[in-house]
Amino acid sequence: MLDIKYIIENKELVQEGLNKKGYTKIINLDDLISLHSSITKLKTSSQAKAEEKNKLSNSIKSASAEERPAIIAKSKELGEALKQELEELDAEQKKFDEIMLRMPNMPSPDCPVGPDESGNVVIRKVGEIPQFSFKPRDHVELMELNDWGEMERIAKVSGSRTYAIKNDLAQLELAMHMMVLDKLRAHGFTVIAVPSISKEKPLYGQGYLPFSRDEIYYMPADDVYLSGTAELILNSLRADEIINEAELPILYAGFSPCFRREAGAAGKDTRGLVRVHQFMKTEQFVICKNDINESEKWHQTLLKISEEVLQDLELPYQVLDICTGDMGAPKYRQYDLEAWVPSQNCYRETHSCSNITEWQARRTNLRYRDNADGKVKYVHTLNNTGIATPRALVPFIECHQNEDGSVNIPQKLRPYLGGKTKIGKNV
RNA sequence: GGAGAGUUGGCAGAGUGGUAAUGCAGCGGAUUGCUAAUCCGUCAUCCCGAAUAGGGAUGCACAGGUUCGAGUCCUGUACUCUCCGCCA
Repeated sequence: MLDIKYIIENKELVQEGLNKKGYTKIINLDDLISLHSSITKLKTSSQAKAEEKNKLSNSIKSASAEERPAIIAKSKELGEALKQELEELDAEQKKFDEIMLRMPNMPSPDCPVGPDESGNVVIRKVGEIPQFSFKPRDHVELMELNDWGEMERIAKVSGSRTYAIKNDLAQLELAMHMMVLDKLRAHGFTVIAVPSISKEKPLYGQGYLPFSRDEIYYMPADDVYLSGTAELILNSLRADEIINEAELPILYAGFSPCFRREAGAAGKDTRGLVRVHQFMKTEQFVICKNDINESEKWHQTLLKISEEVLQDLELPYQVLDICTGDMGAPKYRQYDLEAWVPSQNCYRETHSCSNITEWQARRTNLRYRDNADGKVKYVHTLNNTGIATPRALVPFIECHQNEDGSVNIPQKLRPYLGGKTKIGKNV
């Protein structure tokens, strides 16, 4: 959410931001601003009525018995008029709120400008793309060869886009999370395991609603949703609080099962572990002061941590600076990390690192008291993947495979796999 | 699932239907000076206003209702705690 005063005072800048993000058909600034001015007028006039009514009410106590009936009648009359005006105000306010909930964050002036993913910019590529002296297998073949999965059987039980993994691969998945959680803890993060069940409100707080209802599992019997990321839960964990500045920054390493309907991805990545309905994610989430230099610093730190994760996993990757048209509504700036997938001969997303500035905090009403001036301000929030599995297993087992189908385990991961240097049926 | 108790500001904590006490912390200011203390103001959102002048509206978990007037009375909902039952 944006500040309406900011929008009014910086109309041209905001319009430019809308253009860059591709929201010109969704948001009409003139409508929004005229709604706001009509709301302001209604507020002014209804408040004058409320003031008069309060004065009348307060005068009753000291009025004589003869005076009272007239005052009460007058007050009742005013009350009716006030009620009507408040209903009018409420209707206008609802229209206004609906538009404001769809108002995207403004992109950073440093963001590449582009209409869609074609406008994303590769910032750097790290690591050597593996060259195989044999014909490498794709991850599904490796799973079959090593007895690591039950992909066909589980589809009959749980439906398409689900996965069941076995033996070393199942433990490898958990090992990755353990490794990343340890790393985040060493960076000062609070490890927190959170539910995957969410009420509706946090979805608005995160900014997933009202944009993408189709993507979310909904359980009508209990009126709850399944979370697609721990970011959803962590973003609302402190909602409506006024945090003491001394507590900031708050660093969460959230772990949770995640659920996504993948409604918009029909036909994409239907084979294997890349795009499944349920997965596990360790998430980095930061709440910091309302200072763009500080949140940009944290954005870089989060990016660096996830690069370290891929380096520890010894995976070649590239860093993308996501362009204005490909960023989601909540984002001010976004970097994606993509790891190399040999079978697809391209990089595939493993991490998504975003600075949301105060856009989410305005929705969750999450503030802190700034010690410098004693003022209450909205915090900045940031999020990044720590590791998401089984997606990350795909580049991992494909890049580290040997000719016999076994998979090498990088040094940093071995402590989490009982010291194994290699996994597979033939090991 | 059943019964009961509760939810007031950043925190703590009063509040017989008639203007939300008080303490602590934070912020601003004043005063006295030995590692601090005291006093005053401020300390949630919004509106009028050029205003950092001064007014005003709203805010006691949320949503309604009764009333001239609701933190207080009534109804519903959420959450927390205690006990019982059932289950993993």
